[in-house]
Amino acid sequence: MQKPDAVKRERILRVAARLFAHRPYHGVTLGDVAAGARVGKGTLYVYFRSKEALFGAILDEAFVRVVDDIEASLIGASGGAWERLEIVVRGLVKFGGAYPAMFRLMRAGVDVSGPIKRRARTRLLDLVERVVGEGVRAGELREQRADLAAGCIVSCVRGAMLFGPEGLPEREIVGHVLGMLRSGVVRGSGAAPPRRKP
Amino acid sequence: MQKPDAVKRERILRVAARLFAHRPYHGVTLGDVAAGARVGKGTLYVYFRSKEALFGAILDEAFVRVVDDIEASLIGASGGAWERLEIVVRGLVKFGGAYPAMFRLMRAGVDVSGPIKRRARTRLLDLVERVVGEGVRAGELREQRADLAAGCIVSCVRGAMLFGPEGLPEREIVGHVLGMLRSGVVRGSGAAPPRRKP
Amino acid sequence: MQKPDAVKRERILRVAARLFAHRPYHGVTLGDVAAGARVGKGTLYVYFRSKEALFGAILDEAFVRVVDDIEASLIGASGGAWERLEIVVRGLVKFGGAYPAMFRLMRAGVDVSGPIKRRARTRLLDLVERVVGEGVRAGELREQRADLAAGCIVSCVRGAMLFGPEGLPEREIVGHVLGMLRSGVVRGSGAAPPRRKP
Amino acid sequence: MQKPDAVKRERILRVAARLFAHRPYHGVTLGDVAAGARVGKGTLYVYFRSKEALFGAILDEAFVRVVDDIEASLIGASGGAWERLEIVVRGLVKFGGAYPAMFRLMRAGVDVSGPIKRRARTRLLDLVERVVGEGVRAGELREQRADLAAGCIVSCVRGAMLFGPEGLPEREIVGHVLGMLRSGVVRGSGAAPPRRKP
DNA sequence: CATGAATGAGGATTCATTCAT
DNA sequence: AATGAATGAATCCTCATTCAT
Repeated sequence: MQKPDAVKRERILRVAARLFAHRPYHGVTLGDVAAGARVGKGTLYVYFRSKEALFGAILDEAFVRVVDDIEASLIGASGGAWERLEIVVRGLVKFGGAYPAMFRLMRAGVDVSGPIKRRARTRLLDLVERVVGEGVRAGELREQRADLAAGCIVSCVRGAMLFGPEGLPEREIVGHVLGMLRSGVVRGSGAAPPRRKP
Repeated sequence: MQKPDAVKRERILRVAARLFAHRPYHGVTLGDVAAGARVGKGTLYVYFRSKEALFGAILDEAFVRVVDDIEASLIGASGGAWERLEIVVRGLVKFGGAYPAMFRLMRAGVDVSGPIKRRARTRLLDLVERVVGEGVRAGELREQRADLAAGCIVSCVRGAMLFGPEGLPEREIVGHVLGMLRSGVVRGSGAAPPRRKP
Repeated sequence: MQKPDAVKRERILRVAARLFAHRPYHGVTLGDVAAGARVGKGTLYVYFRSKEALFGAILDEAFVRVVDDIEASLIGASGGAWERLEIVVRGLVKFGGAYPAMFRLMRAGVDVSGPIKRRARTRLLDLVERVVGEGVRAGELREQRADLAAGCIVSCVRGAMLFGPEGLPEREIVGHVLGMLRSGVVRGSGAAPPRRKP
Repeated sequence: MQKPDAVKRERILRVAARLFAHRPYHGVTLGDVAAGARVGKGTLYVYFRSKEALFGAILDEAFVRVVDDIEASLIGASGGAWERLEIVVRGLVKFGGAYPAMFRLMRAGVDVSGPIKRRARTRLLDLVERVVGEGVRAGELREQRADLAAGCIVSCVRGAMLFGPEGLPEREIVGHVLGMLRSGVVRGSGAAPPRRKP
């Protein structure tokens, strides 16, 4: 008797993630997934309750990875709020590069029942919000709504990677986003707007 | 007054836009659209070649509206680059508020065959890129990659509106995004970052 | 534009009834039904909400027919309770012969959600129970539980038709069941048959 | 004590019988049976060649039991034909009460390939037919077609138990069926119960 | 023997599209 | 032009059966 094969589960997950990354939810058939993972269609149901559950698992695992990765990097970092934000952005970009699926999967569609996606997305947004919030409380960042800022920051990276020119090296994306971000949120930075409402 | 045909076409578009805004492409059936617009299913094919064409038309018309609206506002504006950027952001937020469908429809998925969406999206990104670029060339904005910046800015607004807390007044969103944006991109603004830019 | 075609609906119903009569619920595929009725599979869904609804409709219509038929015969009948019972049995047998499907469909399986079948079956059982009950109240029949008797009588006819030797003429079945019903099987017990056994 | 194998086989049969009694053939999965019997799905195939074979075994064993039980009771009984019929009816009712599955399993559907069921059912019908036939030959019962009568009698009991009011005590069912059987339903017809409970 | 992971044929159902009216 | 009945391809999912362990 065989035991549930973690390797096989992983293979299914990987194949499915790649497919979902390039086609919308309903554009991916379980036949595609099964064929891609070289398993029978029925086998998918041994590891996932339904197509939706499979999709949810992909999102969940991906988000868990980003969040875990970023949090691990944060542990070793100095306490500087800006430095921590840099780590966050770098983590997001690195992840977007390694798993191009990610940011596409994050589309705001209501593809699958809300809870699944909200939960997955929330995990990441919470992390960013926390980092921003701590920076604010520490007096290093100027920002009144950490929640709004979190959405902006993640979206910003997402926008740069999805809509920016293809093939841009990650370093450049990181640099650009940080550039925009830095002088925006660091206290004491903003000069008076040049000619604001004369 | 318009010809009855145009009215019906408009009704179909409006209903379909509302539906596509709340459900993913494949979650909307032409039956839903027909019922919502109080026309027969066959009638849809009098006005649109296919479901995909209908979806494309929605995107196109919506983007045409934002772009037209923003460009109209820009015409009367003073030449200041920042002021022009303010107009752009305000236009985006106002539009996102008036047509919540919009930003959802912009999901990065490859819901429908690429060209349609790229074309539609491009129109908006081009506008923003142009405004940023002009500002840079005029020496008022600091920004090396106007294309990247355009993606960031639009995404930023989108992120704030889609993922931020619900029911936030538009003014606050505008203020927040502009706040982040201003001191970031306006020349001469950035104070020395805590430990950066030695 | 075509209107819902009553003839087509009838054809589907007839074909499906024949199939369900010879194979159990799950042994009949909608593909079979569609092919048999020479319509597309999708067409079935124009006329019936689901397979289960189709099955329910068959039962309902069949029961409506028996019950209507029997009730019509009862109207013209003299008031004699036994005569009325004869009419009932004759109606049941005639129906079983004309629609062999009927008694098979009545299998007590829980094939489809109870309500549908119970409702359909109830209509017939109620009729029989009513006739028996009236006879008892009129003092012509002896029977304490009209409800039990109704189940017995219908089952009896069913048993005779389904399990008895094939090809037996209806007249003989009617005669036999009525014989048992009227005066039982014990010799010397029965009252003189009202107008039978000359 | 039996060998462990026999115990397991018995457990499977018992569980399966209960399931088949409440759901139609295709509504019972081997997964259900395996889970209910606390064995692996593969184990079922050690004891039964297929699902159909399992179903057939249930029917066979059940029928063997009724028939054996009734025949055992008949052995000790006096030779009176009516008394023997009473024993048959009592046996049927008792069995229907103890194994509610039975009468449900006897659905006339062609659930599984005919031979299996016909064989099983035949065993019971033959017994009843034999008893009736002997009574007729002995001049105690009046009945021209013992085969038809057998179907009627078994069906009658089945109908009373399946369609009659729930929870009716067995004694009442027996009494009712015997009442109808003995002297029919027409008032004044029936002789006093021959020798009922002297 | 026992097991349960693996399989793929098969089935109900949906829906974009066509077409007769 | 307008309609909605008709269609069948396509999809998710179930489940009896097999087989490696």
